[in-house]
Amino acid sequence: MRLEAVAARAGVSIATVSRVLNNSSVVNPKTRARVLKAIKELRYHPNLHARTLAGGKSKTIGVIVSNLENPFFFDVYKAVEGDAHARGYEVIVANTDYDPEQLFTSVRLMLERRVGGLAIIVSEMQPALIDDLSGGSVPVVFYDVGTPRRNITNIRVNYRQGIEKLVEYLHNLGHQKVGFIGHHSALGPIHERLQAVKDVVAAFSPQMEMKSSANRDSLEGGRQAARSLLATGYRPTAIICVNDIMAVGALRELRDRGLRVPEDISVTGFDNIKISEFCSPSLTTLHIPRDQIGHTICECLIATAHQAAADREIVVDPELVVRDSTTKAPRAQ
Amino acid sequence: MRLEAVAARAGVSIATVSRVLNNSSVVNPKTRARVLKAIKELRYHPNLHARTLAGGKSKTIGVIVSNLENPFFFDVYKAVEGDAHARGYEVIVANTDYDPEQLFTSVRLMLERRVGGLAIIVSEMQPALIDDLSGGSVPVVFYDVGTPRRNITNIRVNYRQGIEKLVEYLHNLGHQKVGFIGHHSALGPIHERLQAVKDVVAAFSPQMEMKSSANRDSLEGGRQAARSLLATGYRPTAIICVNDIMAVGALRELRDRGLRVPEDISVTGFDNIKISEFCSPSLTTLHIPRDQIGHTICECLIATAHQAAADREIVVDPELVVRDSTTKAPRAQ
DNA sequence: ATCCTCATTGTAAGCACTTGCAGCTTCGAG
DNA sequence: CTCGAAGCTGCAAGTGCTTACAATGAGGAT
Repeated sequence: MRLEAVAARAGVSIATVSRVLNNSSVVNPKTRARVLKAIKELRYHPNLHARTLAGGKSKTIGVIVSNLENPFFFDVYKAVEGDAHARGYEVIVANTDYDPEQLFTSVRLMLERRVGGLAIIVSEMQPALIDDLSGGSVPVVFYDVGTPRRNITNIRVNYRQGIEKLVEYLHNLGHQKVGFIGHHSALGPIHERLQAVKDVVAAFSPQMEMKSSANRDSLEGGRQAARSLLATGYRPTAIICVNDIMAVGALRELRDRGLRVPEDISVTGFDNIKISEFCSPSLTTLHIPRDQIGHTICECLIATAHQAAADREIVVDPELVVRDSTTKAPRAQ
Repeated sequence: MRLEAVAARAGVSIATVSRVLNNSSVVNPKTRARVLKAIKELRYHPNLHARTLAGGKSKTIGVIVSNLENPFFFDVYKAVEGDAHARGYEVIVANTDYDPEQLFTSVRLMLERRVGGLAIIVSEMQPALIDDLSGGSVPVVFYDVGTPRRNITNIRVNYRQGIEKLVEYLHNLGHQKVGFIGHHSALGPIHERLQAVKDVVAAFSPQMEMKSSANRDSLEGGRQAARSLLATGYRPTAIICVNDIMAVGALRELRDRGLRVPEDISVTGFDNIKISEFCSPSLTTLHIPRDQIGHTICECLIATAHQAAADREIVVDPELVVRDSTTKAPRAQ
């Protein structure tokens, strides 16, 4: 009943008010001015729910991530948002905290909100979800889920390639015993990262030893993982971390144990988030272009909304960034 | 027309389907089962917009923050979300990036979404906004905005008290020349922090010298601020930073200049975010209880939605956390 | 003066649900 | 056997807005 109030005050019909609100069809400048004035005076705010219901369109896209607190996910989200805004779209985010249950809930919520597109950037992906969404009417972009489907685009990071660069780099520095720190996650990219590291290590340098440890994706988790890795008595000369956050946590544990990085032990991260440049020592890491990913997502979601759904796959290449946390393997071990 | 499809398939009226969806009034168990089955088979997702429009309720609260990337804001948001979910509410976040323009836009969007409550946790607060919102129908909680109003609750951090603890602590360590690193922000809490520091320094130890520098609220901003502070030739024995993020940035700049922290120069932060425990050296900082703030916000917003709006003020006390980034002032300067 | 055109504005039919009110059954009590 | 009370379910009136279609009015052309 509110549009009605504006209409009454401006002495026009609600249709006209709606027209100035939407800038659809032409309205006489004088009338428009009167309406605008009434809107201002009444502090009128159109009801978004009524609008999308009546209009049928949504102009908002949803982004679901595992952990917004991890700058990697945050950067992707921001990149999407930036692009979306530029195109007149809004974006809403949801966090799953790596909980598959929460992932389902978030997807349901997004669908109920009738988003025009949905980006799912999580490590705890459920195959069932993919099937579900594949049949739906909303264009979806997944990050690292495996295979594209009808209505679904997949963005894949070429871990193998990145990890090859990393392992080669470490090998050339003389590292023969490495550790891997990952985080819990049922399936998906993280798992893939570990597998890739194992494969590459095996393929590249058969005599390289490797052990791994996992924990929560957080600073604290990284510290714990480092602690349990070393608690086994294993003494690697380099530790490869699944991402920068955990690497920073690991750095802390090493420092507390009196181990110097990189003199006694080298550490590498993954993602190249901001903090990796600011921590001490700064981290050698693999850069993943979040901007590019964000742009791609937006492109797929908004373009796809208009055209036919393209079930394609887009590959992104990581790049090695060398900083202060790595150096030659120490002689005596 | 979708509810209709479910109704048809289950052989009932849409009213009945709606009832099982909402769990309102009693529905015959057998009927309910049939409806549920139809819903599942059809992969039906109720249209949130239609629901809130028809139902009139919203069950979602909005949170607007300056910079979600800063863990301080993020933690508050998470605390609100946790509480809200427990009460069956959803929450949507918006980021302003410290842009007043963006703040207005975000508020408008939240209002259009007809949130049941709104929490505004920003440093770039605009007085006009407060007046606007004060007249409205949505309960609002501000963080550090100044005075509570009708329909508006204000949460205030007792900066003065916290800063007194900090300055006294530094004074006892013999620091007589301090620096302050802040970030740009038109008004509000940050400004208040600087003013508080100035006042307290003046009141507490008149012979203490102080200079300040400001930049963006980010790691990089902290580094830049430290750089320009020192570029003037000023050589403080301690630097007080407006928050932990900037402090970590400053640490980096000091390290690059060959200054040892805390031997050559002490550094303090504010907020006590996670990274302050993990950076090197770990940060002495003032802890602000984000959990408590989040709970309070939720309490006000959801409770207020039912009762009359309470225009009260809630005060939160910071607490000094001493870590490794501070020590006695060096003798020779 | 008459008719046609185009710019503006109003009318009303949805959009996908919720919900008060009324109607239909079914039962147990009287 | 009759009647009222429950327990269920359907009807239909909103909810606030968009938009195709119709209506109105002012000019300009003829």
